[in-house]
Amino acid sequence: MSDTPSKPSLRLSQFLPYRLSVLSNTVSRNIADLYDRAFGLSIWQWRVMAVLGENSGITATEIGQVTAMDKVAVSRAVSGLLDSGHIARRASKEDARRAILTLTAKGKEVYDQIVPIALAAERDLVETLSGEEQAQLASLMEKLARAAEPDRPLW
Amino acid sequence: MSDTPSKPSLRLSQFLPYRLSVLSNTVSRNIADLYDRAFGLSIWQWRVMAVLGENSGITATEIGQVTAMDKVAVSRAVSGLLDSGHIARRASKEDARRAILTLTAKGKEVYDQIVPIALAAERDLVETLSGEEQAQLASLMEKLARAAEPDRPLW
DNA sequence: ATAATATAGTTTCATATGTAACTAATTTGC
DNA sequence: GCAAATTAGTTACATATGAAACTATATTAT
Repeated sequence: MSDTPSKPSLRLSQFLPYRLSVLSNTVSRNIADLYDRAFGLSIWQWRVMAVLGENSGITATEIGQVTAMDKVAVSRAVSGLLDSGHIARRASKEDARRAILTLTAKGKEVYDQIVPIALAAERDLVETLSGEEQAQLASLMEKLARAAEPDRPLW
Repeated sequence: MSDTPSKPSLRLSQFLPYRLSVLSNTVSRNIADLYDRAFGLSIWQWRVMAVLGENSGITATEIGQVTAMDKVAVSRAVSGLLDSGHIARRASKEDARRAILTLTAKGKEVYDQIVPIALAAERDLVETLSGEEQAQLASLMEKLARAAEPDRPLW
């Protein structure tokens, strides 16, 4: 008698896209809670501030490119941060469509406070990994990111 | 003169929670598109079907535990799948609060068609990794998941 | 036996998010 | 130099999501 061709089977709990999604949602929820409780910031608002902290005086569009946020998400985050006084906006002299964004003094202060918190949260996450494992992780994620989005910009 | 104590710095693009989130969203969006275009299923509906395909005759609460979905999300996915005829529901004899869920013939058919598609999508994602790298990835994600949610059930 | 509590699942409501339409400014093609 | 096409950013609308309230059943304690 012939072999039954074994049907390809799917074990959800071992399915990479599923595991990635559950892991990422858990991590994001933890971190979002942290930012929200301590400073009333959404994760999107924090990302905008993080980019401005690294690289002040850029535009909403540039922030979108760096953070992989779409322009509506950036616009909303920016609007909230303007209201709360964490960032300031002025029109570009060369191109009146563009708005140059910068952290305010208050924004810088908050930024300086959050950075160590964010880094500590990351450390909590990876501290059980050896240095070699951490390097592997970074490399594997880079490869996956490239496979998932072939025309992704390198960083 | 004394050294300036180097301020801990954050490079968003190297920040693990951020990278995880962007990667996971990209992968999920790709896959959700796949399910939606081919079968009109949301990712949540597909997860419910995937669990029922592995383990038929369980309840909504059990599905929630297995899939890390909250009960509202399960309820909504179930409701859509009942409407579309992919699953069936009957009350439990022992406990009338519980509803036993199963794939219908139509649901089984769709399940059998999606499984290879899902596995192919996963293969596309990991095919650039060596077997050893794939094993490392699984192990690293398991460790991260445990760090992110210490009381997580083992699988 | 019955009142209080807990559980399964649904519905409601408030908020978040994505897509598309829109406004204003700039650049391009002729 | 000006109409057509692009680009930056916002607004509007439709849908998705999460928290809390709710309904119905089951369990526990007295």
